[in-house]
Amino acid sequence: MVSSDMFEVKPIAATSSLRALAYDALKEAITNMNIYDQKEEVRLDERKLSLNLGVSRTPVREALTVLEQEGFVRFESRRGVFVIKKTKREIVAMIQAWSALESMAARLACTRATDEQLACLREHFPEFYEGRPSDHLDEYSDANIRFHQKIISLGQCDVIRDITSNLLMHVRGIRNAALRQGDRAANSIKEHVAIIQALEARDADLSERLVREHGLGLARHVEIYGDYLD
Amino acid sequence: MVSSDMFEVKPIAATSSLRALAYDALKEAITNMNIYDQKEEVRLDERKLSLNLGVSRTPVREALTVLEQEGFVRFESRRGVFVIKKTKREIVAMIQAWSALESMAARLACTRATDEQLACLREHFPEFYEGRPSDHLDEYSDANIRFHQKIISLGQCDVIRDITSNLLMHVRGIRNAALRQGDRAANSIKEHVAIIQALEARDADLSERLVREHGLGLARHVEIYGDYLD
DNA sequence: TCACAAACGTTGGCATACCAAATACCAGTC
DNA sequence: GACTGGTATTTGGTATGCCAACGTTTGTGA
Repeated sequence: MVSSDMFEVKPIAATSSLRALAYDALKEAITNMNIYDQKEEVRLDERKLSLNLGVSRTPVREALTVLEQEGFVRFESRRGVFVIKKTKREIVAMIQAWSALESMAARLACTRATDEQLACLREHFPEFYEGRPSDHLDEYSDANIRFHQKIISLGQCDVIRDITSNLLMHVRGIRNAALRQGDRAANSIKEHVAIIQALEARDADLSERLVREHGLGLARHVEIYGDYLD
Repeated sequence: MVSSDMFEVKPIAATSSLRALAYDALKEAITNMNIYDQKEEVRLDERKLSLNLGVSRTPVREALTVLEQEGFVRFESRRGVFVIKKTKREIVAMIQAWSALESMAARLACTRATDEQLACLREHFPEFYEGRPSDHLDEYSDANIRFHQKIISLGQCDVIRDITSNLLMHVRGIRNAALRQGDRAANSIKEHVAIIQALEARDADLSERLVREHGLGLARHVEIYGDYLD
């Protein structure tokens, strides 16, 4: 008889809960809309949401509760649920926290990552070394995000990965916008190259410093040019 | 006619929602019980909880949802809600993330904190300089926590404050236990003194490094001596 | 005695109903 | 016409009921 091991079946998707589905849908919608284009605050109507999603209010509310805890929405008692617009000050604070965590991840990566993993870092981002990034900024924006996520994953610290992943959701739009201001893209590439070199040399102090300064540079940039946020 | 401005009324207590009350009660109960003493997993029964708290299941579930997102409990579909016991690996990861954030806070404090605030740091923790801490470890444990929270607040970064505040809830017990192992208390004090001096000298690089190494030292300690966690 | 399955109770997931606070709307008064 | 007070409606907060999945117990046949 043929072994059933031949059958590679996924654990039936375990049809995730409606709450999880509602959460995904809402988070998607919130992060995709550009909140900072809207002049006035966006209010979410629980009943309309549950109607549109085709589920009852209960899972929608539970999803909104999670989103509140993550800082995406705000419950105002008896008034409604509002999508939060972060202030410039809050964005800067998030980037600073991000920098702290990513620089620690870089430090950890110096002792934890294998040579193959570090090499992979360079191989996966060839666009850093050729051509003018200002020509394909969209592509570069994505690669930029991936680069930072890769460093964080090399640190092999789940807590850092989880926290930064949430911070990224908030900051993604701003990060991309900043790339388009001034000469940041070209500058950014140089710094990335230096970071890769430091990691490959397994110089923990240098790697940490370069990652931190790269991040804090973005924070300063937002501090100066981010007035459109408020 | 007498102006109604004479009436100085406070804006009413605004009794928080049942959900918030349930959240507080549950978090209090979870952090106070010592999870790591229990041999087997602790299961929470929604119905019993709502009965004990005197409210319906709805606000209890919403509170539990938040606690799940914070990493305190785990929902198992159709099986129950369980209090999460962190593994040693996870505790170490949390301490590493903590170290990253607190060291960044120290760096920020060097430029942001006033002289008065820094002086306050030294004044508020006189116990660091006199007597043998091993004689009053409970007191010292509290002072220890306050010391680190104070540094973080001096960094004036709300995101760092919020994230670490949550991490602290998870790590508090471990941190206190570690103080009692070996000669860590005395050692810890020396490091605290060095940190205060670096902050007062407004040496950002040194402050960051000392805070980081202090934290990572705890992480290594748990790594080595924390086998009772698993 | 044991394997196994059918029945039952338990428990979380979800839907729905109700309530009270907040707001919008309207009538009456000066 | 502006303002006050009351009423209707909207909307989030909470309670409750139903259901399907899981665990346990009990019953049954070999």
